[in-house]
Amino acid sequence: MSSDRSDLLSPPAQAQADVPRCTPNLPGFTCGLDATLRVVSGKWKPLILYFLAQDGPTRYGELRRAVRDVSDKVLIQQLKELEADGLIKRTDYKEVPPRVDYSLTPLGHSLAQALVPLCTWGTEHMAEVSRVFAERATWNTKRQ
Amino acid sequence: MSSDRSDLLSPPAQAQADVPRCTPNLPGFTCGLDATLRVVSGKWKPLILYFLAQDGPTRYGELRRAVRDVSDKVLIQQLKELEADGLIKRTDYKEVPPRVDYSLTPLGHSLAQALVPLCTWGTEHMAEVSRVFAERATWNTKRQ
DNA sequence: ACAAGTATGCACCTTTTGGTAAGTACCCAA
DNA sequence: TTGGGTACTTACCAAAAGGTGCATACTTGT
Repeated sequence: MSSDRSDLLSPPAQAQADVPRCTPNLPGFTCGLDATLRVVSGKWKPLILYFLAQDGPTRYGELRRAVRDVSDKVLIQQLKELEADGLIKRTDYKEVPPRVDYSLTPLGHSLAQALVPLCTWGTEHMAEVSRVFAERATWNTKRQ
Repeated sequence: MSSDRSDLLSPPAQAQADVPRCTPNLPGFTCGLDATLRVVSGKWKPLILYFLAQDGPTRYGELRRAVRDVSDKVLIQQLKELEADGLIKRTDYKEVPPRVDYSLTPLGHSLAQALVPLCTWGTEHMAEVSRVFAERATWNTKRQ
């Protein structure tokens, strides 16, 4: 009597080998992707990292204007977290109208590199994404 | 005089050319990265996409157990959004103990590919990330 | 003298997000 | 008959995240 349940568990399920396995290594993270997400989640963090990677050291005000729609409070907050996580470096020039700039650390730079494909994906599929969001919007206004 | 303020605006600032410019194309998105983020933000979405890319079509319950710590409500919710955004496909087998599975669409698959570097980054730098988080934790408990 | 720009800090509030616990309808195994 | 598994749904709540507006202290431009 078939106590063999191998047919109920996922059958070999020819995995698409085009994506490498992401296995857990350290306690506290389910996998590498999880670890990354802990560090980049924050509405503006990826944008900040990417901007710094493109433009090099940037003053606070310039960053503020580049990352559109962010508020001071949140921008500062995310910059502090990125700094605490070792991804960016804050340089205070101790000048008298304050002057500060932010730049990527090597770690931050490597992360920004990893963001490149996401950026590319978004650029390539922006039309699709845009369409879907438009539909959702009309939907919501109709139901509201 | 000197109404020329080109020295006050960011000077050529030799950009690190190792990261491609991410320029806005469509209204509503500041850039490609922004577009991507709209679609993958959600605590578990990248994990779901990556899991499906690794393991192929997966039943709800299996996914639930794979994405550790997610609640039913949120998992379902994120699956619905991913489906609405055209990244995954839900298949209902209409069987009587319900049977449903989720798989990536081509679009979802391409996005999962773009997540690979993030996953790799996390795996490679997990030690650093872990350290930083541990420090933050002791900090918080001390101050609490 | 006054407004504007510099990089923040803080109090307060709203929105968004996520979690808990219960329920559903049906089946199978003990 | 009880308990567990399937794939959800719903109502309610807590926490996290983000936004607004005001304040600072000093300078430069008008």
